[in-house]
Amino acid sequence: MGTTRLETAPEPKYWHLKTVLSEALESDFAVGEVLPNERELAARFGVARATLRQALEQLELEGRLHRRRGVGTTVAPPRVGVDLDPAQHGWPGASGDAWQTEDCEEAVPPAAVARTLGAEAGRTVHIVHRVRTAHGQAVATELLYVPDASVPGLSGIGAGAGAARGRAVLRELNRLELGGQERAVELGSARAEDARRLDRLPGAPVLVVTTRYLAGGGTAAVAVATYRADTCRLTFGDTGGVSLLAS
Amino acid sequence: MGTTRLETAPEPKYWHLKTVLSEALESDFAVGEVLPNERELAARFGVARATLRQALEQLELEGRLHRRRGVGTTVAPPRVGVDLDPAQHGWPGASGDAWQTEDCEEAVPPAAVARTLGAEAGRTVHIVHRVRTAHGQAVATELLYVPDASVPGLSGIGAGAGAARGRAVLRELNRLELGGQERAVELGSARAEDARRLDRLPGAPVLVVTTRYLAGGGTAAVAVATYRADTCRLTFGDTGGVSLLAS
DNA sequence: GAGTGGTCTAGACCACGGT
DNA sequence: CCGTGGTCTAGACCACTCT
Repeated sequence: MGTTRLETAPEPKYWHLKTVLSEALESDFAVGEVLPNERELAARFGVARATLRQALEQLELEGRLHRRRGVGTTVAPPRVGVDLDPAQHGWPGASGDAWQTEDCEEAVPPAAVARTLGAEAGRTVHIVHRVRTAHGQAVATELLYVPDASVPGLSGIGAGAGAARGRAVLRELNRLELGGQERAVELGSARAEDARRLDRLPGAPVLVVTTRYLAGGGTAAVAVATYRADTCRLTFGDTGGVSLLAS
Repeated sequence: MGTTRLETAPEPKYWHLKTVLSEALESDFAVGEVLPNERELAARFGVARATLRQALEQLELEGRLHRRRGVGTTVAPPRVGVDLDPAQHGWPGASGDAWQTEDCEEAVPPAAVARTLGAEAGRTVHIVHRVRTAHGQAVATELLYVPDASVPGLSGIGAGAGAARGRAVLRELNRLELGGQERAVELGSARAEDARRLDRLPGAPVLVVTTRYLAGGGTAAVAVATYRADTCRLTFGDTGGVSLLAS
């Protein structure tokens, strides 16, 4: 039959809600302002709380809202841009990078990392834990996997752990000549420990940046950095000589 | 009181479920294999369907599962790596890039884009629609915003729309000398139209790549590309001369 | 039409932050 | 302690795909 279906698509309630809320956020709320609680909002829009939450979740995913248990829902500030090239393609831990070394352990890396390192499975590596802060807030955690072979000078110092040990590993690593790096960005969900450090709940959406550091024809180290997806925009200062400050 | 709380944290059911399912996926299922349906899985684990779905959602977010309405839930293949520098820092539409021009219109850009372009609000620009495919599947859509000033040669041809028009805009744009580019990656949710093109539901998680093309001291064009977050890993071939094929 | 995942409801209880 | 968001339940109905 020739029945033309125009706009048959029934828009889900939560989708429509999200749009309405989104517009309200722009016109009626200031950054940092607290929204009415979920039960009241749901009642006001005549939907179940679960439906309202679906809309709020989307807005939080987009970095528009900030929800904290026991506190409430607030309007989020614009995402902060964090540059992935703060050290100009240098080694991690080069002077002036944005990371703070927190800990170091020796352990067996995950299979995927071991594969990238080209190391035998089951072999331990140095794992340096670092945290990156911006505007006084933790925005990323990182695990840097360094095989013994990449830090030969460390063997004389003996085993150990802690931040001091981590800095020693980075120092040794910086002695190598960096042959280049490869990077990948993908979506992930925060592991329990990362979530804790980033002040988020486990499973929170994060941008996972995997960096492979090359030296001497092989992979000298692998970094897996976990950025808060709700508050971060990853930027790549790729200007080819043109100043970022122009315009 | 000196009561030490060891492991007091009650792990949410969906989080535990996710872990269990994740391990099952690795050991008992092959890529492409269909899982039991949600009602059966929920019954098997003794949880409500909503709780099970929370676990499945996480796994889908991580690219481990693929869910399609009317079909079922399957084990997803590993994410495909899509390089963000296929054209070696060239203009969009340079020969050999991975994009297919689909359409072109003249319209007022969103406020955020207009600001980046440094154009007056309310002024129309050319908007070229493109799609990127990899392994026979659409992985990204793009809107390329090009002010009239960046394609002076176009004015003689007259207005128009469609793919041919889009290619003409790109051709003119390629005449300019590229002064550099800036990029940012952030998490977003698919607009209805993008979702349709990417064969996803509206609101699906996407990686939004914003590129600013610089020329003549200003912004010549802005591209907003939307990549499927579930199936894509964005890679940056940043090897500093070392071949990617080594090792 | 049968079977799938997607949406929605109306409740309940829990964990956490501030008072 | 109260109020917040986070988890969970047991249902219902809808939209879609495939046969």
